[in-house]
Amino acid sequence: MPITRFAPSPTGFLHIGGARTCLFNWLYARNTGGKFILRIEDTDIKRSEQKYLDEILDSLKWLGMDWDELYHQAERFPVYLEYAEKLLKDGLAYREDQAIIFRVPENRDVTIHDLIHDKIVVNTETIKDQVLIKSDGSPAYNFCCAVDDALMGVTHVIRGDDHISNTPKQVLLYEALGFNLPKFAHIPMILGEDKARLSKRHGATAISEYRRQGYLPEALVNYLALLGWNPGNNRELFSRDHLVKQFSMKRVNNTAAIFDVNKLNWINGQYIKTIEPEKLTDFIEPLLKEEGYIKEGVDRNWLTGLISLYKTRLNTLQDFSRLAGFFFNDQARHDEEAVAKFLNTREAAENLDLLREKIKDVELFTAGEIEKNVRELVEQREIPAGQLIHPARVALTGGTVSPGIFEVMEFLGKDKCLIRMEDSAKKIRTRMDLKEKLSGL
RNA sequence: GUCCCCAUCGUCUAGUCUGGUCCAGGACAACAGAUUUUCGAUCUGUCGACAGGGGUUCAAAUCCCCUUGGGGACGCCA
Repeated sequence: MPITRFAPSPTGFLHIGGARTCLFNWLYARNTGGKFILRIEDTDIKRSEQKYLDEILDSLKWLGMDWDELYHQAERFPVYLEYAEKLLKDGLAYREDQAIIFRVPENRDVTIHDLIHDKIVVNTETIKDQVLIKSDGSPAYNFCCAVDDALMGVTHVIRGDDHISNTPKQVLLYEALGFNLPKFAHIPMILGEDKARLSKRHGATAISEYRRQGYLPEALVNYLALLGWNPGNNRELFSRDHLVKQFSMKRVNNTAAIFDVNKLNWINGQYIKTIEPEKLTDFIEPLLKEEGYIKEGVDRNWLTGLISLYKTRLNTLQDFSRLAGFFFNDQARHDEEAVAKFLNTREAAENLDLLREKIKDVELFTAGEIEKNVRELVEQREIPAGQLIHPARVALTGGTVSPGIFEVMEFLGKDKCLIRMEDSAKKIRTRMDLKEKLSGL
């Protein structure tokens, strides 16, 4: 039975790269009906912190990657010591100060058979003797990694490219301890836009940050899978189950990939489009409460309808409050450019007045009824529809971009529509008066 | 510096193992047009790549070598 593992160190948050490594391990195990182990590499007691461990576990759960077994290396120090002493006894290691150090054989080629890179040959002349147990009694990384992978029966070591140089060291330890070698798969790294290793300066790297920003776990998993893997056809969107079914190590490529938030946004948007309005409201309502846009007792049907109206325009859940925030405030926040373009003439003010008068008496305040009335007005007065609609959009929404204006009116409600249009008309006139006074001086 | 990995559109990639079906396909982004109510929505379209040089071969994105470029590792961190 294939056994894979992900071995995070609780010295930082789970980041994009770690999550992708974990994903490939998890996918491989689930695809083959194997076992997936989570091993916490907390041998550095000083730097390991509970908050990081909690965060890593939370992120993994959120992404939907479950594990079959969980180990903490901090609890296994006696095991490592036992194997170090065995090497000491066999004459393959020596003591220096308090440490136990592995003697690396001289001038020997170590060949790694990698599932992704094929053969990698490294001469032992380029490898220094390896510390197994440090002077303070704690085990060193390469040693506990090799011992644990062997003891836990890990059959496939799937990890980042950056570990390639560790692998010959571990292979040497496997041999010295008489363990059978696992298969290795060194997957390509994820880089930032500047092709440098992904780090904080490239923006968000923590998985929890993406969660906070309104990305869906399925979308993030989908995107991460596509970074280095593809199904061989042109399909790019898959459910987690489909991914598990399709995944194969043979289709993992060997070139580093640059993290492209644009594509992630697109994928996330695609997922949002497929979510049922009710479900989407479940996701967005708490965010709106958090951000203070709504309180308890909001009309759920109204909100669901509004969210449906915006569904195709969202890339992240947070986009909603950014795009539709003006529905919840008393007034829209007016964009300067939009005002300069559409709310800058007495004519615009007059048109707003006309519109307001017409709409005031619409009984059934629905998009259809409103449009009917506005069309009537357009015909009666022979005003181009745009000259009513554009100023209205800015007056009501604050900007020049929105869903259909009649839908916006319906969801905004008659009262707010009337107030905002009246208010905008007033402001226009005030500005025009001032302007004329100034030019008259 | 030493060792290792990698090299197809701006980005993710298909194609490379098993050379011809590839004057290189898809997606994101960008750009253009359409939608005469806008748009970061939608539809349609356009732009855009085999790093360079040598081989091998009837034939190379595909195989080999070199150069260049990028990345990674060289901790009693993991």
